[in-house]
Amino acid sequence: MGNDISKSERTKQFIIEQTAPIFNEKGYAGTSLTDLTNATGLTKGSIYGNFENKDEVALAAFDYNFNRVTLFIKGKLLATDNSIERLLVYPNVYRDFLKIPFLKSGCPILNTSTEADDTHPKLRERASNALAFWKRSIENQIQRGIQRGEIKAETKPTELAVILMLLIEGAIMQAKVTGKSTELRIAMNYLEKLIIELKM
Amino acid sequence: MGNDISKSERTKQFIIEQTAPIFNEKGYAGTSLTDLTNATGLTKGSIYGNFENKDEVALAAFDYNFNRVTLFIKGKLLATDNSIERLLVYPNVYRDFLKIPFLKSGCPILNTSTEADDTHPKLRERASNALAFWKRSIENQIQRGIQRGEIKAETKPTELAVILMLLIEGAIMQAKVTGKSTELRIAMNYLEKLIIELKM
DNA sequence: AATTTATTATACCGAACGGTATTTTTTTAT
DNA sequence: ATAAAAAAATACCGTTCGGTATAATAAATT
Repeated sequence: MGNDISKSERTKQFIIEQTAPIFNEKGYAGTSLTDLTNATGLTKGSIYGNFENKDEVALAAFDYNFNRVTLFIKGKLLATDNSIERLLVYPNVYRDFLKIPFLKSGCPILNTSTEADDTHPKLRERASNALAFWKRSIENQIQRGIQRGEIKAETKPTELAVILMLLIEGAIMQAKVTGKSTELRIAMNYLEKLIIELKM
Repeated sequence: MGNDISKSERTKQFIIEQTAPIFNEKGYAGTSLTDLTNATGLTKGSIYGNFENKDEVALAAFDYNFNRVTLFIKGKLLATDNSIERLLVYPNVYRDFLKIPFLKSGCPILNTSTEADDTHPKLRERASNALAFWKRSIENQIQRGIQRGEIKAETKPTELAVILMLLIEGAIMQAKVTGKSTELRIAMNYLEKLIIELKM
């Protein structure tokens, strides 16, 4: 067959897609190889023919999960046409995160962070890098907004980026564990207010 | 021996004290019975003589961990003499949470929430209740502050309580996973500013 | 179409898992 | 001091864990 992409690459991708949600839901320690074989319909032999060990599957799954959120946000960002609107994408998206299929089981960064911080250095670093990437991206958005004269010049990009991220992560945590979205709504309303006040 | 408290009660307490930090660090799924026997120096038989199963130890450990944080905060709160100072206890305590021994491995509510939300109903509920308890406690503090004329009357107790909690939880998560306290400092400075602005 | 190569399934490994019946030891009460 | 009761240690249960040779199958190359 004239397929540019090899069979193994395809199954590798298939394994990642099928198992990524499970890792996000059950965590690294909570996900077993049996979970992986059940989710894929493949056998252990097949999985270990494509990945060196459980670690590698987990790392690939994290990358996949994070990338998925990133792409989703990026799509929403492209549909805006000024800096304030762009920042408002965050509260707007996360206000309804429970309704977004791949976010139902929570933010991959948050889930991975709290599990891996003391136990799994490699996963810990992925989560840490993901946070740094997200932060830099928001800082850049704000800086561009200031340059374009859409955001008040005295705004501190780093401070705002940090507050925005922490509010979102904290709110997701709380919404997931309580099963109620009261706090999530309060937090996203507050964040919205905060962003609108940045307008020149 | 004229000990009012039975032997079993003492060992039960001993088991909880010795294993609670491990559950907080490694999580429920990540903590094995061998971890428990190593930490206590006791055997499985002894542990199962005092607890029905691993679940019960984990639940008791969570209660212990949460209670410890609560008592610590309560101590700090009693050393203040007005509502603003009392609220400032939170940013002041959590600014240096990495230096507080039993908080080094993170906030028990946060750790338990993210692990248990999709996997362990009983633990999930404990974490959920702990959050509700904390929130109500802060709301009450603010309400009392308003009544005493120390806090602006237009302050919304629930909103502020939620924002305060989310900022703290988010900041702990980030500090733990990155190993740096930059974001923690930014968040606690912001929270401090927020609280001081409540002053009449 | 035949042969080489890559991929998947089978069957199994030792170790660790949570949990328990039974024996031994230690407390407690008499 | 002794007997009864309680607690802890021992030795073991079946199951699941992550991981791996090896055999079977499917895919790609000639």
